[in-house]
Amino acid sequence: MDSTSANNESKSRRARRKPESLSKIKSAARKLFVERGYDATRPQDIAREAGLGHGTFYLHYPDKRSCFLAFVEEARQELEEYLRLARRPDQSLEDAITATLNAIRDYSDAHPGALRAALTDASVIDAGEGQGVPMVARWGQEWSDLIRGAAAQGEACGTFNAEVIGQAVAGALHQAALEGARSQESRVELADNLSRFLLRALRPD
Amino acid sequence: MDSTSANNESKSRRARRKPESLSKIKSAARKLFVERGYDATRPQDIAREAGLGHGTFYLHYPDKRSCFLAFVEEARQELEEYLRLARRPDQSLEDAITATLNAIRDYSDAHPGALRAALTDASVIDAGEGQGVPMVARWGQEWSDLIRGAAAQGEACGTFNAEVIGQAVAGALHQAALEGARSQESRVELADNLSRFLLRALRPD
Amino acid sequence: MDSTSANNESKSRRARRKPESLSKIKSAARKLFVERGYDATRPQDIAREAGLGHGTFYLHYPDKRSCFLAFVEEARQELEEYLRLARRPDQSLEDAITATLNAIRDYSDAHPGALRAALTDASVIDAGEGQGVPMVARWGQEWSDLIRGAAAQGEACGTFNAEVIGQAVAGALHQAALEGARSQESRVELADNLSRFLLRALRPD
Amino acid sequence: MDSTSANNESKSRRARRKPESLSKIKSAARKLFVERGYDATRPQDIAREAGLGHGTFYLHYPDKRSCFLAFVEEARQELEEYLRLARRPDQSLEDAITATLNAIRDYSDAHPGALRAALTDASVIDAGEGQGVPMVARWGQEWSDLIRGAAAQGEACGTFNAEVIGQAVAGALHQAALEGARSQESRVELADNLSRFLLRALRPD
DNA sequence: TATGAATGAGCATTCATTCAT
DNA sequence: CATGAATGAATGCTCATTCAT
Repeated sequence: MDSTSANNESKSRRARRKPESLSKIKSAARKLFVERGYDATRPQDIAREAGLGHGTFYLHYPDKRSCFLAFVEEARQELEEYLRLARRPDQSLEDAITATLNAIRDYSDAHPGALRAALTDASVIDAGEGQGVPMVARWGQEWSDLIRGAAAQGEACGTFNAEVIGQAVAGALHQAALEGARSQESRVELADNLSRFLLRALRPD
Repeated sequence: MDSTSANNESKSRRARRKPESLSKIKSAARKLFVERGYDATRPQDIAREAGLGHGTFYLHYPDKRSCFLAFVEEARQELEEYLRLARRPDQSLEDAITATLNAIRDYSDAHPGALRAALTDASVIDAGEGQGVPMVARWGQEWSDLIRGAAAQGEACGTFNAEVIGQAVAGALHQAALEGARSQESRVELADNLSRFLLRALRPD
Repeated sequence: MDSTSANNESKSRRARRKPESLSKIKSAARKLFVERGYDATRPQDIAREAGLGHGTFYLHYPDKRSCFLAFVEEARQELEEYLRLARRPDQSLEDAITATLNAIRDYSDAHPGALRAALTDASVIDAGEGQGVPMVARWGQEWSDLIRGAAAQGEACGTFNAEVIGQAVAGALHQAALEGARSQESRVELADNLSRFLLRALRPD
Repeated sequence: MDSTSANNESKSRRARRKPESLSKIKSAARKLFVERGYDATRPQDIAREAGLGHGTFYLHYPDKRSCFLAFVEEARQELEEYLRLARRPDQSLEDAITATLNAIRDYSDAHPGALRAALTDASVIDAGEGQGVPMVARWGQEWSDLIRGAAAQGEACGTFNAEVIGQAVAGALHQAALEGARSQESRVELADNLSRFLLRALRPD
């Protein structure tokens, strides 16, 4: 009994240990990438911030780059979750726009700087060529789908090239949100203006 | 007489040497910053690309950073010139939009990658804080002014917050132009869609 | 039990690694600073001489300068120890002089060139201003104290300005010892002459 | 006539020109070596200080080192001249000592920092080995001669090893003068103490 | 699993010197 | 004689990564 429970305990503790140190590394990395940016953050700093030895970092990530990309992906998924929760399949275009704006703003409030860090450095990381689809462009694709769908339902003007306009919408939201945050624009003002702007542009004739 | 002119010539030839090497450095730097990005470009590479010794680099720029910022500024001014040439004071909003789209596209065609490089790395360069107003945000301010003006003339809807919408327009153009270039979208398709999109959004009720 | 001791041992062995490399770096640095001087010694050379990678150098010293200053300080303390051991509180002035001469000579024999290197480059290191009190001047101050004390005891002429004469004595010893070592003068000859010289100068009327 | 005089003039001007630029370089070098030290002074700085092009420096000196050594030699000769003027062949030892002290002090007042710069960096310049006899050691040799002479005349104690004591005297003077200048000791106090000190030490039994 | 000492490729920058003009 | 643009070897230092313990 004693031995069994001790065994279980040590086993489960050991099993939990790696994830524990991983999550410490993860949040330390996130904190520093957000605060200092990619270049100014050394694996060593991350490990120290996590209260672990330098070597431990490489137990969880093959290199610094992977760690950063994991952070970016995590941020992307978190935001996606915010968006997922805000959207309803039967939502009108207007509601979809408002919900999206709120979701982005909510996320930014909950994780200040995360979006900026992820978006800014992500493109630098694989400067040159390699590069997957940038985050904003992915949102653009989602908007393309949304717009295509809305057009099919008669909720949006059908004469647009959805690819082009999807990217435009994503760019408009991104830039307005970024500068809005910087200039301390009220979120209601922001959401109201942007949704009116987009609805006027997209509504059927 | 002869001697004087010879003197002048040799003097001016010598005097021209430094500017010549500067322009070689400049274009080599531009080429490499565009191709490889800031981090992957060493002063040494720039000098070698220019066919010069790497000490020469430091004859013209105090450090790598300055060289990059000079490139960014140059690109900014070039684009500004394209925009300046495209716009007319008495232009309708529609014409202004079309002209702007064309100017950006023309510039991108003439200097492929330059905009991307300047916009991407510029924010990384002074990672942390220093940072002046990013390029896209400046365009946003110009659009704010344009929209305010158009609203005053009754050419644009007057119920928008011009600051917010100016940034949104700049973001929409930037993102659509960027992705449009990447996906080889036809420039006519792009310009047509975007100008319709923006005009619908902005037109007076 | 076994495991505990093994644990301690391995722990302490690991812990000892850094100090071991430090002492390797230290003596390599000392060797090269003495042989080649400050300027001609690169951190890389020191590390190589120590049989270590050159990154290791910076594990122990923040920069080359610090490493050199540490060497100077070490030499100073070593010599001070030689002097401390040679002197007795109740020593006559004659004995103090002889003891000092012997201590300097012993140190120079044990660490050939160290004094010269430490004294020579030390002043160059903080060229311009920063500079603390040079080593010889510090000895001068000690001699000032010694002379003041001896004068108070009636063992030395009381009409001297102790500051001035203290510096003179230190300079005389330093220069005579330095040249004596270089010209292979017998240490007995040196000590005999200098102590007679100084005693004649200092003895009470 | 015109042509002759013009010829002469241009000839003599030309002939004078090199020495002119040489002396400009010389004093510029001296100024900077004294102010900043050897390492912190670039040939370029010297030329600029002299109001000449960089290349001109190398018209007069094969390299920076030579220029510095020329400065050191110049300072040495200047000081020697001060000493030569102060000394008389039939001078008593006491007078010789006083005269020497005054000469050193006069020189230091006339050329502040020059002695220090020449003495300090001179040893660093050929750190390692090459090195001729250092300046202080040369003075020591002169003192050896002086003392030997005085002993032969019965003016100084004859039982000293003149080599050893010559160096000691030179060291005493050098160090006392150096620190005396630093601590703003009055020159009279300095000269009085040192000459008494040395005379007591050297006087015949 | 965790550690942190050790590593060395790589970087930005300097500066004594040359040489075409 | 004078110039100063050009040079590139050399330097001090950083940091992502490895590996023995």
